[in-house]
Amino acid sequence: MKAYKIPEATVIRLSIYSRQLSNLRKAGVETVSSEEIANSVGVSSAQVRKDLAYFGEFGTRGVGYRVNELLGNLTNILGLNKEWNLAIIGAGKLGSALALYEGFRQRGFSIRAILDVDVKRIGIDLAGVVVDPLDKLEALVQERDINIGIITVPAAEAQNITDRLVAAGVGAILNFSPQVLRVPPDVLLRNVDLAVNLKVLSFNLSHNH
Amino acid sequence: MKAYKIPEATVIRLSIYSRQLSNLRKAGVETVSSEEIANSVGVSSAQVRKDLAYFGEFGTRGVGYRVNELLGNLTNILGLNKEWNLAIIGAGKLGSALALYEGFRQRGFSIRAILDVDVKRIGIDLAGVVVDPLDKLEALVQERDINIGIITVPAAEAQNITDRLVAAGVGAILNFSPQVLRVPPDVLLRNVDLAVNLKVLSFNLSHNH
DNA sequence: TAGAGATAGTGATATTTATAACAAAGGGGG
DNA sequence: CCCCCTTTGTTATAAATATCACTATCTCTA
Repeated sequence: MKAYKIPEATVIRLSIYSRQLSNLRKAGVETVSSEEIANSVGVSSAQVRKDLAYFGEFGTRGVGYRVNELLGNLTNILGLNKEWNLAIIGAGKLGSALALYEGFRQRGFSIRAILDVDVKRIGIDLAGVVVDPLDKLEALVQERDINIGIITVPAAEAQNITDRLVAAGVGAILNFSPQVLRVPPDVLLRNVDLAVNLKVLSFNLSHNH
Repeated sequence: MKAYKIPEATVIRLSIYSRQLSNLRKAGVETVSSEEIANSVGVSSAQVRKDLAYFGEFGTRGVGYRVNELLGNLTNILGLNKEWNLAIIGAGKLGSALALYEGFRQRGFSIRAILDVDVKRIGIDLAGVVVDPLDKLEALVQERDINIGIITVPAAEAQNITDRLVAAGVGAILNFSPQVLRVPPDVLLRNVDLAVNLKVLSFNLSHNH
């Protein structure tokens, strides 16, 4: 089922196109050109067409793309037709913020479990999900069919939690801790290092200004 | 002061090297090879040397790099020797989480202002910074010499806030809203779309598994 | 002090990714 | 029903980025 080799940059852009198309649909727009999509996200129209071309032909020459249809195709391509079950490990400030973030639910991501070691946090209700003790990690991953683990624990614990998530069978991990994590090759990993983003801005402010 | 053209991927990796070196220094390690750095962050040693080579020669052949010295150089390269003043716009869950995030302060990023429209949030103290009303944005940017604005407001307001930040004189914006923002060419912009990260995982889970 | 072993720095090469340009094809008007 | 206009899909080209292989040079030991 491997779709040859798709550049990661392409996948990221497809995600953004899908977000924009979703907005266009809400606005009642029926047809859109690659040029218009391109302008709305700040890339070239050739880039848009090239990205789509990896997966097939979705438009009509001389006309453009039907918003609804293209959005449907992108939804399938991105795997957003399925429902993904998430567990958040770490119910601190960041974990709680993510648990309450609307943007996840809206796009088929269902937060099914939130875990923490701190007894003061266990039992708290976050958008309908009750914080469970960390001990129950393995049991909950299995019971609630968790596909993706989100790590928002301190760096020192991140690898240990990762190992437990992997052993329990999650297929992917989204890591918010500032820690390089090791996972087996069949487990997907993405890192969101909040400080790295600021460092990159710092670099560019220092050099281009 | 432009340092020719440095790939963004290089800058991101340098940020990560600096984090690892910081850990090594804490652990009392004095010398490290490109191979060891590479292994610890999951890239090739040639990549590490190439990234550093953009900026000069920092090592000793046959020996490696002195941890403390290389970290100092990376700190300068990344502009982390200066203190950057941040303003967070939007004191909701995400904004609050970022305001309380230790990782920023530790690396020379100083949160100097937090703003919100919601009267219920104004006056709250977040790690020593009191939430101010949004009206005061322009005044605070100037008074507190804000360099970087962090946007954690709903998508619908994000462009408006951006325009105000730019007009008030910030040099860079870190955008957490799921909204493509327009900025003048001399203002730096980085986007952190939390949902996009999950979408990329969704894509890869769907296609490579 | 010479030689062995290790590791940085670098130029050449390969690969990946983006850009540009154009041919193919659909729709609407006359 | 045909031709013109538009916009896609695609091929060719260019640019950016990463990998590889090699040379230079340092330290340590005998």
